[in-house]
Amino acid sequence: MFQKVLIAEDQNSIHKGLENTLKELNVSEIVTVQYCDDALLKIKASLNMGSPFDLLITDLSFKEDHRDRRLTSGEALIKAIKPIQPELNIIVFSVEHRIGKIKSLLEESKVNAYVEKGREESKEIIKAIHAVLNGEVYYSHYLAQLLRSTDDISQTDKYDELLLQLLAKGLKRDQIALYFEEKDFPARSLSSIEKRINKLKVLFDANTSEQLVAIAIDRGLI
Amino acid sequence: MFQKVLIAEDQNSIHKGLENTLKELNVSEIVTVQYCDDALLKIKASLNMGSPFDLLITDLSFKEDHRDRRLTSGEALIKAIKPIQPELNIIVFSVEHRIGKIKSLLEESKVNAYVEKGREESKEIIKAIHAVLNGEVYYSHYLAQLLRSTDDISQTDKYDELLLQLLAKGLKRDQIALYFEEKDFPARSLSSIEKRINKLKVLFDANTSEQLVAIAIDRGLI
DNA sequence: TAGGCGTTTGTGGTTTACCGTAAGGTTTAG
DNA sequence: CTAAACCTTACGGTAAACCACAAACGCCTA
Repeated sequence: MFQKVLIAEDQNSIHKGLENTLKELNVSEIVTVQYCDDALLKIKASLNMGSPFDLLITDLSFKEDHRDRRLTSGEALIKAIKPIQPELNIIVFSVEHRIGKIKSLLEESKVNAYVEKGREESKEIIKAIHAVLNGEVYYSHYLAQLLRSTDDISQTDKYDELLLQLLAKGLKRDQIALYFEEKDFPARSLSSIEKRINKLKVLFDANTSEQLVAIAIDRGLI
Repeated sequence: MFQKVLIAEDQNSIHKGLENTLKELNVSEIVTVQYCDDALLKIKASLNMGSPFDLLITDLSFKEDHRDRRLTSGEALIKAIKPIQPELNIIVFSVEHRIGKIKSLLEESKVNAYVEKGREESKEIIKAIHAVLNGEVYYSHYLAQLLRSTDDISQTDKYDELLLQLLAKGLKRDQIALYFEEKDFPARSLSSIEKRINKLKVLFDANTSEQLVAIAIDRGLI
């Protein structure tokens, strides 16, 4: 079993629950922090002292408050950790259900497990820990299903994503064309932009571009 | 102190935390459910048996799963309880940060307290419980501030909210006009709709209606 | 009752978005 | 190498959105 586990999570009701769960699994040292910056400090310190953590369980979203923060999200934390302790096992524990976010997290950041907060979260965490111990990648059945079902939609590639972002940022069609021209992208003409937007509207079954943006946000593509 | 408390919350890591907190406050009977429907059943049963709950702590959002549900949210649960046990004390415990939602909850449903999930949630819950015991309404300092600060923005009234929702749902300007006409709303002409949208764009500093929808979603107005 | 004020509505003109079509270019398969 | 298929772009007509102005209406006050 893991010896030294760090929990980064700002909801303190969850701390006790997670700590209990980990204690039952015979984890000897559990450290809990409420801020990403603190998590990074703890990881650095432990590494310097020669007793590094072997598992991080982290939330993705951390609430703002009075404190200034350098790292404002679990994603930023994970990226900051990689160059320092790349072999650290990471379990993401979040309510995030937007497939786009989760997918890029699993693909880009190579986290070891994703557990969605919900009714079975305690059991899921235990399953995830055991899977990670065995060197496997774990995500819940529900999520696995969802990831598969959106394979087709993720044709929605980087260009489309950018396009939707620019729309949501208030650029008009011709401004987007200019932007694409500056960046030397393919399909940078006004006509192409229009065609792309049209394709997206069909794909997402949107009547108007306003609805398209709404759907994109809802699905977490932006 | 309250004798019999019901917790409706689907995240089971939070159960233990809340239960610990309540035990420390000498609550003798704590019942926990993961579904709104179960909460309603428990409340009815306790009432029939002559030992009603005197406090409900409930989340607002409950995840979907395989089970069929009649009540799908904390709001629905609260509304369902009112005719049955109107004097029941209710503390809402949620991550919901959208002011509109919280405001209407506090005003319409007359809940006794609103505690936002976050770093200080355990302390906040305790404060809320004591306040409710004293017959006071409680919501966190942070929230109180927010409610005040959005008094001006909440000119963005029901109409504007609906307007934004319809935009996000993919209705065109003239379709919105028709909709408003059916519902016999004031300012239902196409011209007025346009003027309203324009006002909203100025208010939210949006260049396009796409951005307007994005901002509205981001701020939780929709 | 008349006048002032604000809101709602109508109108016309300009801009932007929408949509089909076709020309030019590139990749792919035979 | 050629033809087909595809992508990109340009163009033109129609629809929708945008914008400014003015008329109509309701409400309040003098």
